[in-house]
Amino acid sequence: MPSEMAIGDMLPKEAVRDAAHGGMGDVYSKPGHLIRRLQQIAVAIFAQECADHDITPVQYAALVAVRDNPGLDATRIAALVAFDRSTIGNVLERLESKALIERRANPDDRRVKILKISRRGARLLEACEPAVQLAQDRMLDPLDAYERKAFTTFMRRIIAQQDQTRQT
Amino acid sequence: MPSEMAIGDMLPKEAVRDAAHGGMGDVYSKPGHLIRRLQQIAVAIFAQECADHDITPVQYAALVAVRDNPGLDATRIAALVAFDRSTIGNVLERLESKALIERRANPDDRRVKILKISRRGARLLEACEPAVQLAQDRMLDPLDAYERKAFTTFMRRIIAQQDQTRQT
DNA sequence: CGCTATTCCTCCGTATACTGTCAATTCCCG
DNA sequence: CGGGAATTGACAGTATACGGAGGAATAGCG
Repeated sequence: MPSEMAIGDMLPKEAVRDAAHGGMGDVYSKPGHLIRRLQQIAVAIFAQECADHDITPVQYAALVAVRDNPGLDATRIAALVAFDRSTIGNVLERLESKALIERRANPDDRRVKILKISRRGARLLEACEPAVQLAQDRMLDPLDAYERKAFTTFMRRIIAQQDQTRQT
Repeated sequence: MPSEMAIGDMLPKEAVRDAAHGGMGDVYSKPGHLIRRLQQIAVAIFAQECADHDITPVQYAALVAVRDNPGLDATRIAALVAFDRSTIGNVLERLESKALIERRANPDDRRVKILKISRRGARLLEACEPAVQLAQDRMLDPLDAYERKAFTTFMRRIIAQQDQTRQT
């Protein structure tokens, strides 16, 4: 298999790892690195589980947000799922091109484009629900129930503080 | 301030959040979402702290790896910091264009390009070391010492399992 | 009512990230 | 030694990310 090679297929820890750097200033142990790896793993697991549905984690989150809050505009959907305003545009465009959502101009405020999930989008969400749940479970699989709870709490706390700090 | 607006500046939790969806299937509580937020926060904090040094988290990690393992090629550096082989190329290109590393052909194996940090690169790493450390600390700031340890352990365990699973 | 501030979307530029592909090489086994 | 397998770096294509600029439109205040 000369092509399908992912990150970990090339000696993730072997020899070289502990060849240099003397212990402390270890980049590979720093939170930043660990968090990046975590995100990498989360995306990979999601992609695996949802391979049949042709949807990404980001698209899934946006689609759910649109479904659960029909009539909102792009900026507010972005805020809900914590996307950048620049990013949400492309995401919604892809969702629209796959006919999963509909974008209509708002007659009352012509700056705004109202968002609504399509029947196709709703069906897709229902269809991939089990896969998504499985993916979420797999991400925290190495942790037991108690640890999962703690881990989630920690993440939430970090996020809450950040949201708060950034408040105007 | 019409431009400098980040994600959280637009009602991260207000009104709309709890408008719909009845509690359980909450996308915003799923590990995948929390992990993505975490990564987002980690990158933002790193960028803030290292703003003066014009370097990204990824570039920093790659640069440290090159410094600590001189003479390695791109593929092996990628493995060390868990980058994709496709990604590492661009990262190294940027580092080289900033004169932080040097890339030379290997006479013994003409497929390979040997990597070495430049004096400028080494200086930069030393210069931004405090900022990087501060950034790492800030990421886990909302957790106390015990929680930080637990959190890190959890992340490590998830990553270890993934590395193991993916093993050939 | 008019003018300024704000809001919303879009586009550009840059940086990650991963899949798949390809050419040049080198390796290795028969 | 010869040829298929494997490796390396590069590139194309797609998707996320984020800052910043800009135009269209609305809101709000005097």
